[in-house]
Amino acid sequence: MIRVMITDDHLIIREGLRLILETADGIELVGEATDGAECLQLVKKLNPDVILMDLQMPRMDGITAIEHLRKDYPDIAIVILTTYNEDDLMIRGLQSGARGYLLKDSSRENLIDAIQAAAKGETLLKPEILARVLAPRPVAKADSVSQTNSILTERELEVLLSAALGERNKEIAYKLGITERTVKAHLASIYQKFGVDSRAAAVAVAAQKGLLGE
Amino acid sequence: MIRVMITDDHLIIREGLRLILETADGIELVGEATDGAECLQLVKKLNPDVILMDLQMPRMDGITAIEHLRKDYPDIAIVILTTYNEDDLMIRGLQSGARGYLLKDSSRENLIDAIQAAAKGETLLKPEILARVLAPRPVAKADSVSQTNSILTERELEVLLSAALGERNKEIAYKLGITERTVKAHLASIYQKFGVDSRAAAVAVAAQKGLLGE
DNA sequence: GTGCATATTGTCCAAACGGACAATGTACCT
DNA sequence: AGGTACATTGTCCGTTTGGACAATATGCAC
Repeated sequence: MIRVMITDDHLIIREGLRLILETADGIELVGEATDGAECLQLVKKLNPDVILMDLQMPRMDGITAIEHLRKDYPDIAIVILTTYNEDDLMIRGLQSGARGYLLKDSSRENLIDAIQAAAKGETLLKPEILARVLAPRPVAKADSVSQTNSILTERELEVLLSAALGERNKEIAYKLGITERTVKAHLASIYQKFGVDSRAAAVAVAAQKGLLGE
Repeated sequence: MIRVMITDDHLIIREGLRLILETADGIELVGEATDGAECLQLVKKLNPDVILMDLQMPRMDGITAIEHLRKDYPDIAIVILTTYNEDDLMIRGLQSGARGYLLKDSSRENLIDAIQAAAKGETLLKPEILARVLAPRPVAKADSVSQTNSILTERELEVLLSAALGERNKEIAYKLGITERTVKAHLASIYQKFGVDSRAAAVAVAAQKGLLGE
């Protein structure tokens, strides 16, 4: 039984989906949310396998919700609910970790197929969408927390170099003659400047920037 | 009844596929070819709905055959038969107009699913492939890596590359379709081979070895 | 058949990590 | 004097990680 949750701000859409899903074998509709924020609140309680996610919603949009979900609940498959003229948003959704997309005027059969594929960990793509994601995209830049000049201080660089050697915070602290707490502070600052949230990713960025000496 | 045609130069592959397809409901195996040129000759007579296409073949390779088929028989769905270390070729095949791909060691279920999806005009993609075609940069995991470059297995390399992106074990597990425990196993193996004991150090070693796309 | 490599998954647990709130002191510039 | 950047340290807490013991299955080589 695939546990499905709907997140869409349009009542009509929700009702339509409910009607279809309630008569489908192997699919159980466990709940609905009307925007991204509510979705995040409910997801823990409802424990869905698949979330059907609208993109344009009040309060918190779908892309943001997907990013949160991917981080906190990576096992949940997210299927984007979209329309024909939302292609760009949809691509961004897929890049954010969604496992599929569904046109809002999909046939009943397509709907079921997409949900079942998502639950299996697969993604069902229409040829035109496939062509689109394969096309050379202009896709700008990371809209995340990347500032213009993200240069590390000397101290931060020292910490990062040590971290790249696989040293624990405790070891780094001892070596630099400071406390572990301070090491953490420097790391946190590095993460922010690099737009990451783990030392492994920070080391990779440092390597890419040539900070680790080639 | 979905009319399926096989194009592959390996007898074993053809026989294996035949065995599976002949016992599948709704699928009819209408013929086989051993290379791209033969495929083009036979396709008119056999009139298949779906063609399973190998990429590396004598006389005429799969990519070329796909391009011809796209032009002359746009209604025929082409599913690429591929292996794990043919990713680059596979992407090119998709760009040439193939509607799906299949690992040669796919399970029976996956095989049937992919064929049925292709016949419906859809494409079934694994999350890791989706991530790949969505990747902002052309990933350079060359097929030479497996022999020349690394003592790591293909799988271990996949895990390591994901770890270098800052992904959690949970996320990596999701992306590769395995459990978190298995991700840990691969990481442990990587650590042992690299002589380290943390993912940050492993990423640094990987960077030094040039395993991360430069 | 017997190994060997590889891939997969399991549980338990201590240590490490990263975020959320912080505050304090120093040095430099305007 | 006020502002800014940097370095430093504190606690609390949930999450993540890696090690320690594993076992099973598959495919390949000999």
